[in-house]
Amino acid sequence: MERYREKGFKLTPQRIAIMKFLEGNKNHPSAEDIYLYVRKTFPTMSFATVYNNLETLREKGHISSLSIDPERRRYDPDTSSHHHLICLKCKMVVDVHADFKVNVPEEQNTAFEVLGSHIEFYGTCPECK
Amino acid sequence: MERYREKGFKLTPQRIAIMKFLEGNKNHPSAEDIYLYVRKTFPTMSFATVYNNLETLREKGHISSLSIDPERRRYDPDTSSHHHLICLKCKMVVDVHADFKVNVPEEQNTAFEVLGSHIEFYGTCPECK
DNA sequence: GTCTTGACAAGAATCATTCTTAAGTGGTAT
DNA sequence: ATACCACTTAAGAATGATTCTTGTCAAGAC
Repeated sequence: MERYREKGFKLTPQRIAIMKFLEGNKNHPSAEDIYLYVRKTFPTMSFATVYNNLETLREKGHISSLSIDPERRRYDPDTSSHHHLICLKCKMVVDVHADFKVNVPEEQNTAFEVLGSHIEFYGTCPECK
Repeated sequence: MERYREKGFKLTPQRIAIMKFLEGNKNHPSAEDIYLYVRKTFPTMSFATVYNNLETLREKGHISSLSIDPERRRYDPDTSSHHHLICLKCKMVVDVHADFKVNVPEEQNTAFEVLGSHIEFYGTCPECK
């Protein structure tokens, strides 16, 4: 946790609570999920504070934001390159850790500089079947 | 075009204009792009009509909507399974037609019924480099 | 011709996210 | 310990994409 101390990054209680909630969290929560949880400890916390902190954490590379769910943004404390499996019904998201060798075919790669890729698998989860 | 005639699907001038704009369109336009274009021909057209039609066309399987751009939904007349390459700077989207053999590893596929997958490549386009 | 169904325009409503403002606070330098 | 300053916070307003509502209209079914 100490590794988070750096210039322009203050460890406020609100921020620590958000980080704690996210740490090791595999549920890919939305801003609202985070807000509802952290508000239990900090009843005066504002929604904007959640967004501010998420954006700051993302900038610093501590978390990443996912566009998997078209309805709302989701946040993932796992910043390593991995993929996702999403249930079309309940929208639950499961990590897929595997190193797929995918590359844009040369003839279609029109001078694009490819920096990364993300695979989204979609289907139906066991509960929704 | 005649193939679109079916029960509960009326070919109104507005709808035809939207379909014409989308047909063969490789730019993955947003609802606003479509609205701005079609309004040239139908100045009284409302934004809601664009959304209504896009949703209807999507339901009928004539177009698909993409969540690639976190800012706004984009629409694609190409409903065949393909992937996308997106420029992180200007947000332009290019189709990637290739059949990648990707599968969720057995040990992680916890009884999930996988129906499909979509690969998103991201990077910098020639213009933005 | 009348009925039914789907489509239209216009604008209000919704909802996630961002912005604004004023007041507060952590961490560094003093 | 104190003071300062950049970063944070809370609160609410603002934004912007999308959806919903309402009243009207048109096409095809009967």
